[in-house]
Amino acid sequence: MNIYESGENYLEAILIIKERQTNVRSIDLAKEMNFSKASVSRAVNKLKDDGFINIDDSGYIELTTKGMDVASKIYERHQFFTDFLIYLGVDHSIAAEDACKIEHVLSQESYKAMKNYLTKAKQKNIK
Amino acid sequence: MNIYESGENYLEAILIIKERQTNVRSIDLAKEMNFSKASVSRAVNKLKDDGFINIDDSGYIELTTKGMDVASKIYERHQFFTDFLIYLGVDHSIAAEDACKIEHVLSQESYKAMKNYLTKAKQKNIK
DNA sequence: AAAAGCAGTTAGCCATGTCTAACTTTACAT
DNA sequence: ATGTAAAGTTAGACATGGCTAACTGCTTTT
Repeated sequence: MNIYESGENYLEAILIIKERQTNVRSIDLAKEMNFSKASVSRAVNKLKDDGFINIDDSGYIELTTKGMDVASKIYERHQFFTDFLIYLGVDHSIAAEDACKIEHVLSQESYKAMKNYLTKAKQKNIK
Repeated sequence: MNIYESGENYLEAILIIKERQTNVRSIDLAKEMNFSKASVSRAVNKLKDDGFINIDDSGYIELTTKGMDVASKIYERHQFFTDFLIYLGVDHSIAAEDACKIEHVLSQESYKAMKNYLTKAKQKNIK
């Protein structure tokens, strides 16, 4: 029932693929994430059993409300941590990689504090 | 041969225990980390086989140069990330918890950028 | 000296999450 | 209609890294 880092990554990838194409299939996830079809098949079926996604007769994957909550949370964090690190001078591609690593584990408190800080810091620099 | 998050945590814990007592045994690690003796026994033997620690006849654990490199790197990161989050307004205990999570995964580039930034930010606030 | 306790090890279990190989199913092209 | 390709599944393997139970061996207590 619980969602782990791996599951969060699948849900985030579904969201990302959905932004650039109409339908998301398991094979799209396999290509996006560089995993085997077998691994994706298992993971996707688990996400379905746990109520994070639905899969229609054509094999198209849709996020449920529950799945969307997780996916959008992780995606927002990903974007923010990337921005944050770039602001501190980290190279874009490294920032994105590091964001992937911390987006799952950092507490809500730290996330909020960083967000709050970055907003203010950017304002100060404008002045 | 590779060191993973788990191994890094053991090495860090050895360093931490060493700061408050003369000798470090497996049982001390088990208590510090809240793991079973069996888990620690296995992990410690693996760290020995991989050259990160030595264990003497009394069962006392010593970090090798290689082990100390890892332990001190992780410990420094732990301290820094904790400080960083506290500076942004995160509660001490949450900052320390989050530091534990990111100390293993964040790139050297981001670590340096954050360090550099924090130093400057603190200077500015003093002025 | 016997009993009890502490430290450490071994064996076997579990969960997560990847993989390859082999299979099925579906769809499309000739 | 048959052959091929693409998508998905199943089975079985592996690595990491926890766990308990049961054992050994050493030390301490009575």
